[in-house]
Amino acid sequence: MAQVLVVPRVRLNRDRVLQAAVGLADQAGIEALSMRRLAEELGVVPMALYKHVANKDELLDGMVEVIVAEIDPPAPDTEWKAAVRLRVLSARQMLLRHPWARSVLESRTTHTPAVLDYLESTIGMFLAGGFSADLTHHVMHALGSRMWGFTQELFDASADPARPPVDPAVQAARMQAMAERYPHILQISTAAAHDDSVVAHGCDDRFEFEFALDLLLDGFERLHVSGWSSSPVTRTA
Amino acid sequence: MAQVLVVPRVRLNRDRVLQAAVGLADQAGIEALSMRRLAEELGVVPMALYKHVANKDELLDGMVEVIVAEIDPPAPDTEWKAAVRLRVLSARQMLLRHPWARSVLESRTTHTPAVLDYLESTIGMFLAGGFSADLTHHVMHALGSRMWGFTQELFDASADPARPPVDPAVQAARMQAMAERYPHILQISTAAAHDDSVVAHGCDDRFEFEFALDLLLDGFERLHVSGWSSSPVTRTA
DNA sequence: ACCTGAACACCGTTCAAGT
DNA sequence: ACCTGAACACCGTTCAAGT
Repeated sequence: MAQVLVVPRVRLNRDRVLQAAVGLADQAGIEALSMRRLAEELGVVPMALYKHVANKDELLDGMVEVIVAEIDPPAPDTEWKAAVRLRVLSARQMLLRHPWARSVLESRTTHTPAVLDYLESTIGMFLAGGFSADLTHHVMHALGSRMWGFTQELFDASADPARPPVDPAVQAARMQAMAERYPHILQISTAAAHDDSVVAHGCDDRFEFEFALDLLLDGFERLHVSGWSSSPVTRTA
Repeated sequence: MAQVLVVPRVRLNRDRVLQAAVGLADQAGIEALSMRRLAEELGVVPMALYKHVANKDELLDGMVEVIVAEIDPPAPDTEWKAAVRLRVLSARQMLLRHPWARSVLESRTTHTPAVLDYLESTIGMFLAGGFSADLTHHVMHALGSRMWGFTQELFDASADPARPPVDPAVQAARMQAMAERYPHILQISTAAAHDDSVVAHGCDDRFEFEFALDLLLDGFERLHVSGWSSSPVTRTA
């Protein structure tokens, strides 16, 4: 009759599993997320998870649902360019909160409802702005992974904190070798106004992200106002 | 004295290990590439590999070296825009030969010599075209993973061939449900001139790739001729 | 110098069993 | 209906040993 007392303090359910998985990935990294470790975190035996997610792939899909739902909803009464810009920058904020999300989003090919909702409303912004379905199609491809807030790191900005500190003399010698073999890389590394230090220091991601995003948005606008359309003739090449 | 006869038919070396790894990934997929399976393919015990690569991470770095070296060298005596365009399209050809390369290139953060050489010569094209180091810096970020030939798939073009064929009636019902819940997605899927079938059929990747690439290159050109420079004032936001 | 064998500490997932 | 325990077929990598 004391049976009720021995059930787990909180009954497991799909949402609790997904939240714990996101939390674990945030905190320990995506490579540390295993079914076994996640089960341990939830105080449960590994096989208990399989009543709530079919397998690890479905777990990852569920995690994507959770984080994509964190992206701000579309701003109402906003013209297309500002609306897309705001939305994409919101996606980027989400991505910064979940560093593992980039690789997981890229590895997933299945489209869960939250992902489809995000695509649907982003496409809707261009259509509402008067873009043809044709142009919108190509524009979505061109926007590409940038629509998820992805930014390109040319060099790894954050060195592994677990790595031993580098001797300044060694560092200087390395820079010297870089300068000889890769003069152009060194030139643009030190050129950016926001970063007068060395390659290893990384760039202002936000500036780089907005630079590329606005370049694309301006390009889309130019095509739109000029009445661009994909011509079958030029496409046979 | 017959000792020479019992050594492996072909002595293992780093290059043979890397070539076999690339071949295995090409043929069986990156998820099938394990140290154990690779060793088996080479007719050797798993631990034999560790004399030639330090660990699996270094194996992946080595594989990147092999495939990046396959990208065509820069075309001589070519103005920047055509030169960059040719190079990037060559990278894309390499990527099509090695479908696993995308995820591996994205997961790597270390820069091996072949990767640095590729960056160096691409940067050199912009500088030779008269771009400032400042603009070139941002342009390289904006080009982003497209410089490796990456294209964005909005929907998974190629369905898993191992999956059972879908009943046409089921397929039609799915399309109906899609049309109701995601009308915009359906609209742009059917709109592109080159693809009048359904979402599942995928797009003309080459057209989409060149569309986005040329949009970026045209944008770069416009900034260049207008004497663009990153202003510290606008960057404090 | 290069390869081997056995072992360790992990994986995802199955199956049959418990309550 | 939900959780458990034992087992299977894998991983990457170590260490000490062989030739």
